[in-house]
Amino acid sequence: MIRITLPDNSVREFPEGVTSLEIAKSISEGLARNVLAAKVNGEVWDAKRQIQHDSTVKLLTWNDVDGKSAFWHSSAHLMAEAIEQLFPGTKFGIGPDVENGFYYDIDTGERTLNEADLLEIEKKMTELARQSQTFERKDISKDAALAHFSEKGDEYKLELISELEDGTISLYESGTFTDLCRGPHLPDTSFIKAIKLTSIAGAYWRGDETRKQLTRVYGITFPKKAELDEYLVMLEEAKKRDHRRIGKELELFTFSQNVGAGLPLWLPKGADLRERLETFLKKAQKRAGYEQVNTPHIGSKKLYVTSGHYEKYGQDSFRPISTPEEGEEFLLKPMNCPHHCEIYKYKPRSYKDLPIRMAEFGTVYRYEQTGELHGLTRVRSFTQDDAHIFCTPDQVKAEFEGVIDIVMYIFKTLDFKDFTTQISLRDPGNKQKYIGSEENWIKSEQAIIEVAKKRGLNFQIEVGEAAFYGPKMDFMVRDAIGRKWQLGTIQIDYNLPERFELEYVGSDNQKHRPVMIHRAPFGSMERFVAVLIEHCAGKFPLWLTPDQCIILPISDKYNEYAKKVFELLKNSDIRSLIDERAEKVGRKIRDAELKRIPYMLIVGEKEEMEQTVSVRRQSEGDLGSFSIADFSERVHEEVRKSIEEF
RNA sequence: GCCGAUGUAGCUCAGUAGGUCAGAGCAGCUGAUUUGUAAUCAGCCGGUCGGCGGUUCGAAUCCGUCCAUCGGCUCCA
Repeated sequence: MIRITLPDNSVREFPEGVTSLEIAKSISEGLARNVLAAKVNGEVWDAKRQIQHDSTVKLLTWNDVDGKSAFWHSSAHLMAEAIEQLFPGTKFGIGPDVENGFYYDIDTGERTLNEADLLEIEKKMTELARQSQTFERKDISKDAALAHFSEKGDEYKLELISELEDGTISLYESGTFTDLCRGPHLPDTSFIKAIKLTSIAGAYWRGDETRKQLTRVYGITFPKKAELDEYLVMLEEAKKRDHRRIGKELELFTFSQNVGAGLPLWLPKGADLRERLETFLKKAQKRAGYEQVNTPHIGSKKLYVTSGHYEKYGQDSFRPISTPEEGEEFLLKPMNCPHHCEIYKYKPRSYKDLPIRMAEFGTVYRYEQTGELHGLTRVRSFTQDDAHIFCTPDQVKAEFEGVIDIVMYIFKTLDFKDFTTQISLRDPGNKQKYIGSEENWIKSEQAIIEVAKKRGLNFQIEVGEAAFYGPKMDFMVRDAIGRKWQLGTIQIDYNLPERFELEYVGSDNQKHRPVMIHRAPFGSMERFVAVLIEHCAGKFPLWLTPDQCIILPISDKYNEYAKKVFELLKNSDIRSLIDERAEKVGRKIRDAELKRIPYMLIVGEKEEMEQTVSVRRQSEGDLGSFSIADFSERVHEEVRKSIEEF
């Protein structure tokens, strides 16, 4: 007998070779029907794998992340089996589970898949799922595995196997399909009740652009049909938050093919919103000791040769522009830092001047690949809320922390709770990608990690994601459909000061090199506004929204009174509109609701008599009658509450 | 840049075995209505059916190409 410890710390005895499924059965039949896999001593196993020694076991169901993972991973196998049957000769790459479902990268040779094929595959999968095919694990030697897949002619699997260490390799067999796989899998395919193949895309083998592009088929499956329906409804709902859609509805921004792809045009209301965000940040930065500067949209190519950006990105950028007579070359500036370095250099600096915090809402231009352009989140012209801090080496940590304060202040004010912090370090195996000395890299990477720990940030480290000149800390937020976008960024840079030969005179009367911190708490105004729109579904906080209230006269008899209300609100700095159309008030309310205007002020005979307004809050409803002074106070109070001083 | 898809009025969309197929709703304009918490009624205006080529007696519809957009991949200073 072996001793099995369950999550509630109870211990039960079972015969050697017991399976998690059998353990589940001993608890309840219902549980046994829902067990997808099990965590045995911290490792996820098949529910039918035999346990030989004393272990701790946690049974995994659809409610566990690992349970879903096994479910979707098995679904990927099921899809592969269906594809192999429908399209014999298909070669298989990798087929993992992902956050929302799974995919399989396949090579269909000459034949390409289209959406009609997806339906066929779905049908086949459903058929195979109903056969309750089991997933049989087979542990074989590396040579045997190589032999199996070379017989099949599957070069992708062979490549994967050849990179594995010698020893046992596990294969899983379900129906007619056998895959190289670590597992674990569902007890059988009958668990998979609802199947939806969502999209088809090209994906480079092993993520390498220089290698063959395979066909990636994405799908998602569920144990119940109702859950699939629910998921599809949720996707529809998420689409309603899409900033591209809301931006159009609320007339915030647009694009024009005549201007060019990826070049956003900010409409009056969008520009208004954006300006308010800028003012908000400028105020905080002023308190934090930043000074605003302004620099041109172009700069001599030499500037970027000096900075190293030209060598790194010159070929992938907009081509240089040049003066007609001399042919002197200029670049549309892809970043602001070289300009700021020149501002630093315009006079000698003393250690007493440092840190210098130089801020600019600088518009930059980058050639983004056509396939990458995406609404306001990925554009070719955007405005960074940029600043560069020039400081002494021993000021780096404090300055870095000061920037974190600003980022946290912004996130708190705008109610961004769900963000992740990512620390990007260089790839030690690929050092030629980076510039700068070994010593400085080590120093700055350590500094970032130390500060992150000190601030208690819940961060994750990404190796190889650093900028070419230094490591960075990024703040990521998800959009409506779950994609992660980088917003704020803080980067330590020992390199540009070197290249631009920046100096300051120390207390020792010797020349020293400052350190630069690049930072942008919003990241870019475009991307930030995009994510903000999706975050609040267009219902901006009162302090930020372009129009705070709209006055709705019951009929045009009350337009005069509406104008009076409008003037009074204007005098107390409240942004309002009047809807003077000859429409019924129900119609005016509907339109104002759709425009997400926070307050609707209905005025008619009663209000004019009493010199009041009838207040309706967007998406909440009628709040009753207010004097204009009381309403103004309410608005100001709400603004005060939602935006604290930095 | 690569893979797959889409592109019809300002917006949302209908219309393709090629032939009164250029349509609807909303928006806009005009008029009527004078309205009490999510759509008043009527009339009118509006499109070289993404651009350019081709096939055909005839193309929104078929083919080619380019552009843009959407979902991914790669990239992201």
